[in-house]
Order: sequence, then C-alpha cells, then structure tokens
Amino acid sequence: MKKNISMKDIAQRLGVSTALVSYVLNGQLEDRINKDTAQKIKNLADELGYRPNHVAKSLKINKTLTIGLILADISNPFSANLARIIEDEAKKHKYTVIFGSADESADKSEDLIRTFMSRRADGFIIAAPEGSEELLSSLKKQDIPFVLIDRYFPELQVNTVTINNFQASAEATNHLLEQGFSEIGMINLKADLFHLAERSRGYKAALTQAGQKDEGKNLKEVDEKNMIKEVHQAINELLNQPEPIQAIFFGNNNLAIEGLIHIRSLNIRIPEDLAIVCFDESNAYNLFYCPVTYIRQPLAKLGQAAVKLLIESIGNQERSTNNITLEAELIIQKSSQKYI
Amino acid sequence: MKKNISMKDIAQRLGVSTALVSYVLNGQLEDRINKDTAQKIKNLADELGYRPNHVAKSLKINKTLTIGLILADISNPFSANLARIIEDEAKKHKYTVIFGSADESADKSEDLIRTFMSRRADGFIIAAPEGSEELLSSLKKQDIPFVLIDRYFPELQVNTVTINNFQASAEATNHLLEQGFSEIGMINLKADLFHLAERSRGYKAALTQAGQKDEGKNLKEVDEKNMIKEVHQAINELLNQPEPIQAIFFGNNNLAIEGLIHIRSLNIRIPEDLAIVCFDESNAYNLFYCPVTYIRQPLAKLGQAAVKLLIESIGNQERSTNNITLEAELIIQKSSQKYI
DNA sequence: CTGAAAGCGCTTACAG
DNA sequence: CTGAAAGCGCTTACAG
Repeated sequence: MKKNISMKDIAQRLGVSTALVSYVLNGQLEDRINKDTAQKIKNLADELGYRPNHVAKSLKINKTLTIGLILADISNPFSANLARIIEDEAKKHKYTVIFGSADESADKSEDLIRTFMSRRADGFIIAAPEGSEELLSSLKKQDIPFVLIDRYFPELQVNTVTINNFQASAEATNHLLEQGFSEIGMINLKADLFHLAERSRGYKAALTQAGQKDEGKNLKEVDEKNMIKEVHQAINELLNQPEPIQAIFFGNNNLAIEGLIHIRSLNIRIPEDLAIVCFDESNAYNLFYCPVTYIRQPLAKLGQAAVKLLIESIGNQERSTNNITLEAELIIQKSSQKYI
Repeated sequence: MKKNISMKDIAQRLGVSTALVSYVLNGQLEDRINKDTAQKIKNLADELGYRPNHVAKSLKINKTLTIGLILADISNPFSANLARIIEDEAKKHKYTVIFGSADESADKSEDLIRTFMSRRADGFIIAAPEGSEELLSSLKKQDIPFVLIDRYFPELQVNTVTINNFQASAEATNHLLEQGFSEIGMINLKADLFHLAERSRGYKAALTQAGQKDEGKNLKEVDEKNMIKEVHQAINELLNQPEPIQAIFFGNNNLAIEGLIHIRSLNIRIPEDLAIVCFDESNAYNLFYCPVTYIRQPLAKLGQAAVKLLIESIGNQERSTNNITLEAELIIQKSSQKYI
C-alpha cells in the first residue's frame, strides 16, 4: 500500500508549516500569502498527487457535507427518480448522499438514521414510513436538521416538501365528472399515511361537490401486502354492483398496473367500456394499448426543494419550520375520454 | 445546538480513562475489564445517549466502511435494482454506500471517483462508461480496491462481475431458430462497450452455427442519442427488405420498449406476424398485450458477488484479480412462439 | 485490570 | 507574510 500523502508531507518537503499548506490549498488568505510560496505548494501538491482527506476535515470542522437519504425503496422508480434529482442537487452544493431503503418500516428507518448519524450526516431527507412520528419528534428534539419528502404527518411541526395530494385527486375526479361519468370508483392503498388518505379525501370531496350522496361507496382500499389479489377483487366488485362503474381512479402506479392487467384479461375495453385515471407515472403505461391519463408529480421540484430546504436548515441556527406544497399536473390522454 | 457527547465526557464523569470507555463500548478486552466498571460505562453511555463518532474512528483506523458506487444512472431501473441489492449486501457487512450517476461519461465518472476518494471510500463498485480504461488503470496502479460490474474491458486485468452476454444472446437467438424462424433481426445499441458488442457477437455466432452466411445483414446498431428515431427506422428497414424479418431480438429493454410501441402502431401482431425477444426485464412488458420473452439478468447475484469481491479485495494485501461471470436466463413467453 | 500518551490529517485562532 | 500549537473524537500499543 502506498502511503497517502498529507499536508504535513508537503509542508516538510518545502520547509513550511502545515497551516500555510492548508491556507493555500483551500484558497484562503490569498492576499496575504507570498505568491511564490503559494505556487510552490500548489505545484508540489499536484506533483505528489495530493488528495485532501475529507474525513480529517470533517472531524475538525464538525461537518461532513453529507446528506442521509431515507427512501421507501431505491429499487422503486419513484424513489430512484427522486434519488437522482437529490443526487444532482446535492452535488451542486458539494454534498454527497448516503442512502438507505426503509421498506416502509419504522424500525428500519430508525436503524438507518442511527447509522447515518454516527457517520455524522449533516442532515436528512426522509420519505417517512407509517409509525415514525416518534422517531421524527426525537430528531427534532435533538435539533437534527431534516426534511420530510412525499409523506408527512400533519401533527408534526417539521420541514416538509410534499405535493397537494388532495387537490390532485380532486382534479382527477373532476376531470372524470366533466367527461360525463358519474359512477366513478377509486382503488387506493389502505394505510394510515396521510398523503394516501389525502388522495381518498380529494376524490370524495369532488364527488360530494358534484352532489353525490354516498361518496365513499365506490372507494376500495386494498392492503399492500395482498395487493394483486385485492385489486382484482376490488375491480370485480366495482364492475358487478347494481350501478356498474364507468371509470376507475387508481391511487398509485402499482395499483394501476395490476388493475390494467386485470382489466385487459377481462376483455374490458378502455376507454370504450371503462375510463381510467392513475396517480403517478410509469413507463409501463407506454406499452398499454390505450394512452393512460395520469397525475404527474413534479419530482424534480420536489427533490430540489427538499435539498434546498435541508441545506438552509443545516446553515441556520434557529430552527424555523417550512412546509412546501407543490401542485401535481393531470396529463389527460385517451383512457379518460368519454367514448361517444 | 446540544453538544454531542463523546467518550471523553463519559470517562470524565466516571473518573476513568477514555481508553477504557473505548474498550468497553467496542466490546474489546472483555475478559480483563472489571465487570462493574464496564457496566457503569455502558449505563452512562445509554443514559447520555452516546453516539459513536464514526468520522473520528475512520480517521484513526484509516477505514471508513464506505463503498463508492458509480452507476450509469440511479433513475434507470437497472441501476436502481442493482443499487438496492448492493445496499442490502453492504449493510450486512456494516458498509454504507455513497453513490453517483456517471451518465455514461468518463469525465463524470472520474469526478465522482475523485470525490469519493477524498471521502476515503474503502473501495468502489463501478459500472464503467465507455472511455474509462485509463482511469481504471490508474486506480489499479494506486492500489485502490474496486470491482467492475455489468460492463468490462477485456484488456484490463481487474476485478469484474458480469454476465455472459455472448452466451445469453446466442441462447435467445437459438431459441428463435428452434422455433423455426430463419430471418431474425437484431436491434442493438451502437457503442464500444464490450458487453454490448458481446450481445451482437452472440447473435451472429448463433446464426453462423445455424448455417447462415451473411450473419450481420439483419443486425441494426442504433445511436443512443437518437434512439427512438433510429429504432423506428431500423424496424421499418427490417420489415421492408426483400426477405422480410420474422423475428426481432432487442439488445436491451429501452430498445425493446420503443420497438414495441412502434410495432403496435404499425398494427403488426405479435407473435402472429412477428416474434420478439428482449434483453433485460422491464415492468413495462406487463402492460403489453402479448407476454414478452426476455433475458433475465441475475441482478441479485451480480450485486452480491460484487460486494463480496470488493470486500475481499479491501481486506487482502496482495491484489489478486477475480473475474466472475454469471449466466442469464431466457424467460420464454408467448411473444417468441411460432404461431401456427 | 487500568491509565497516560501518541497520533490519524486536518483547521484555525493567536502571536509575531 | 508565516509558524507553533491546540484540538476535533477516536484507537491502540505500551507500561504498570
């Protein structure tokens, strides 16, 4: 193993102090350092292939320029896309990101945060799983900078960057109503997560506003653990009830994909027999025979806002709290058009 | 800001040395430390909420337990899936991963490696872009542990974990030949990357072995930058030549998705009019009307082997070189069956 | 069984 | 314009 060369090595060879080397290599105090000395130091550093030791620097300055990113699952496209945005935005500010997948488990999430804390991440961006309120409160109490992304807990006063799930759902439902559909079903995930509940609430609010009475009757909430089976069952129920459904709104892309597979297997034509709207994009929609209407989340803005907010929060002493809400966009395609 | 509490704090409160605190909290020298003292130290650590400072430890032991992961693009499902496997495997060995997307650029890849080196990653797992041979040689010369994943450079003697692209392509082509198709086209990416060239080579070798003469005549290599347009064009050419094509083999999933979209728009039926095989999986296949035959890469094994190899390499003094080749699996579905 | 001490590679007041 | 020195929070021979 070749020894890594340090500032001290450079200083000794040149007969100067490490302080001077540090100032020069960091471009500090430039106006009051002898140009010649500075140049010599730079040259030797180049020549020896000096690489700063960020670990030592971190220890000294008590900052690592590291962001801990806690996602649901990096292999999920939503998480992966967000990760990419966050990576790019972090890099602009010289931050590096360490990531972990919490798999919707509060325990795993806590483990990850603990690990990243011992590695002295400067702050966290967290897609928080159900049941992590306590952990988040404790982080806040410890004055650890973090921002929640995607999910949030209305009772917690912490930094958040989320989309307006209520509004997006209402808009999607209104679009279907405007197309002339009145019997509109929704298939959503059964979970206590607020952002999912907001989607159901937006759907119901739109129906109520349109004068419908029993606005929850066509809402099916399925268990994630048994998702495929329950989606199929929910679709069957919606189709076979006294007043059969004219349109289905899926609460996320995974539900939509399973739903569309099932619908095709039933030989139900879209949009002739049934209209479809989905929350979230998926490149899978591209291979479906009918272009799919979906709600597009502003992922780039979400990720960028989260990084920006986090970095501000790291820099500030007083912990003010910021809640950023972004609007999603309804991309209207053929699957939701009234077939005449 | 609350001050982080350190081993020194614990030692002072208890009137012992930090050495002792270190031994106890790390479970070292257990047999020769007074049980009472040990217990007191542990209790106080708990009580004060002591969190080890991994940065200080890293500086001292000159190891960070960090893996630098260089991917093509974390937002791409192939990269993201790999990242998840690597995350899990790394965690088992107490490693944390920092990642970056190189976007197939040798320069970005170098930047990332430089950054991660100054952060003293113990080693790297790299999906290397075209043109990074020099960088990799230089890493090797500096004795920096790394393993290449997915891509590799046959002229470089370095650790690699790859699949047998030649064999997988040959198998896919043979499958089509066995189904009775003789006019088989392939659409692949035009690139110098060895793993892509191997896919073309496997395809051609299978045709040659089947007695075909001009085995390159139905191979179309498209430019990634102009991918969509060139895929459409390639398909048109293959369909409109004197002996029209009976089957198309796509060199990766992105090519396949664009190809399938185009094929559907031409009202060509699969598998009645045209058989299809694709390299790589995609959840998009799920929404295509015909189940798609594809080559499944053993992602889990790839990632696990890479981490294992890297960690061995970090631990070893002598830099032996290891090349692991895994076999892919052909998942045969309806899209490649001869329609009778 | 335990402590004093050196040192990992930096940064940064302070002094001159 | 530059250097001596302290210190970030650990680990680890060494000594007793």
